[in-house]
Amino acid sequence: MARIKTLPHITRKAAILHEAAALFREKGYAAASMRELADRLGVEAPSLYNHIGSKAELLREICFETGHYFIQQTELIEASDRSPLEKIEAIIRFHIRQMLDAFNVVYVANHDWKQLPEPHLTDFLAIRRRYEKSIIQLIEAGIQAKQLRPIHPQVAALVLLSAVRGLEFWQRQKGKIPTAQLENDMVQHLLHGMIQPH
Amino acid sequence: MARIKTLPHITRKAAILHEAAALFREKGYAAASMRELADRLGVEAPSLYNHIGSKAELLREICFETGHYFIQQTELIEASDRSPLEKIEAIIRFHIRQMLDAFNVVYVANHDWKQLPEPHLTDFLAIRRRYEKSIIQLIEAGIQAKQLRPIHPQVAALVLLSAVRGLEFWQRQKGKIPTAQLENDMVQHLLHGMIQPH
DNA sequence: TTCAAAAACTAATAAGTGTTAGTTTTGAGT
DNA sequence: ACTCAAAACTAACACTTATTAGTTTTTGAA
Repeated sequence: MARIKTLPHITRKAAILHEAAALFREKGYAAASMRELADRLGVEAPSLYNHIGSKAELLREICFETGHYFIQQTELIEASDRSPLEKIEAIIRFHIRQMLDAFNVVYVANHDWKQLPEPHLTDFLAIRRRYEKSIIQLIEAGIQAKQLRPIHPQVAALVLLSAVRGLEFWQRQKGKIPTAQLENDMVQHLLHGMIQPH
Repeated sequence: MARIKTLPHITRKAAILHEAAALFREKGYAAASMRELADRLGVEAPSLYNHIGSKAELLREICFETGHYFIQQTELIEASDRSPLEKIEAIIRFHIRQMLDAFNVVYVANHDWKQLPEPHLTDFLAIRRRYEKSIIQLIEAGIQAKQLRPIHPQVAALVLLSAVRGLEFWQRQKGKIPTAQLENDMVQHLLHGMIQPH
């Protein structure tokens, strides 16, 4: 009868969430079972329910914790005293670092949000759209300020967000290129593609 | 006792595959059930097995048909008489058109390949890597020919492929921007980001 | 109209799902 | 060492899953 191991000041629920993110990332939410999650924590499946409400709750917390953090950081950057281009760069760099540092949760949020039960699905999509919209507006401001070429803001935002999200495929070659260089290369590629030459 | 409707010269298996791609795209492979698939075809679930071998077979055919087509077209472009940069552009344009025209199957292949049972998972990953590698080599050739800035080829390939793949989010606003313009905007953004200015 | 093949049906199975109820064990603070 | 809440356990339930077997219906050609 082994307990779920945690460090001090880390609740068992947090430990479950942590392992759930890893499992969901590996197998996908729908294909992952509570029994396997319990196994990896060294425990029987029903024991989990002393700490969590449901499987869906795990997904919900993963998605919304991630979503809210992205919104929060983006708003911080938006409110800062920088040019549109600098703000876009800051958001891209934040996003890249999240992809690398909080890989599991970001991956699950990006991949399995479709499995959220209503009304959370609608709520999550609202967060997503808000995030996208804030980037589109920054791009529009950049065009207005003649920092950016007159590109289509929605297309550019799609390129930025998708390219960064693609770092989910980077994991397997993590370490081959220093993180800082990876970040710089991506930022250069993405920004150079929109910058107004002078 | 309604039959699965097909046009002449379209087998019932093809009709099932077509609907399966749509269903898997909407719900995800693991979360989609054979009963629901049958429902959408106006038939009971066991009837499907007169035409297909298993649920896994559906996923397998979707993934590999898509994968092989991408490999084939890429090889055609590679073998053509063009500069590295022109080849990269051609591949990007092909990829964009596939994302828009064969949305369901490409989406499923991109999303649910993890659910492939071995040995097909390994085979599929091999196809994927081959595709990525051919793009990386084109980028390297482009740098050598001084058409491209001396960027990191793997990072650039990641940016290209991920950005294009991100068109899976474009579906909801399909039609708002003409396809040709969308394609041009994306190509410009992605290529301008790597081109050597002169 | 008959006949065979194609394609549907119903019934059932075995395995796996998330989850609840009730009980026992564990471990930290007195 | 004792106590009690926290956290584990076992057993079970109600469903859903993909799939098989066996049977009936449909369809198109002779």
